Amino acid sequence: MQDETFASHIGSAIRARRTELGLSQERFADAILMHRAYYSSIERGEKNITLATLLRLADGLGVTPSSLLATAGY
Amino acid sequence: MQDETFASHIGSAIRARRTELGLSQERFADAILMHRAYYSSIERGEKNITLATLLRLADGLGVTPSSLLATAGY
DNA sequence: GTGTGACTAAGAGTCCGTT
DNA sequence: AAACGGACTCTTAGTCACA
Repeated sequence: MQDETFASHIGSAIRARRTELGLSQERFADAILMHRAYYSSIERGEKNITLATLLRLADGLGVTPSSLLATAGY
Repeated sequence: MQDETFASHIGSAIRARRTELGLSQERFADAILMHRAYYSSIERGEKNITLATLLRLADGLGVTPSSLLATAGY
């Protein structure tokens, strides 16, 4: 994607929250019915995810999409 | 997209902010280098936009992506 | 437990025009 | 000024095998 830092920051915020919950990528990905490899690429900031995907991730992490963006600095 | 209400709510929040700025769809779309037809579909909640696009829209509207989501109820 | 490359289907995003 | 259509290109969403 064009704005790589943006996706990276979001990915880092997601990863921070997941580890805070004490979950592995695999277990969390399973919980939100997402494939582990795809989820991994999101945390690494390789994907410019859609709002629907952001909502899914935020739900699984137990936070609102807006707070997730806010903690990432946006 | 699958979660139509989500996109609709975001679209409404974007439209509210644009009209608040007194801009037409065309003028605003031009300002952020986006095609008016596509921008129109976003306001109507027909598109599941990516985070990069959300950032672009928020920048043009002079608000943060997180506050845009928050005003939409997410 | 995680990262990566390769792959396909679906949808994001662009561009033209018409109502 | 805004909605809508078709045709098009590029990327996301999703899966798999392997490191």
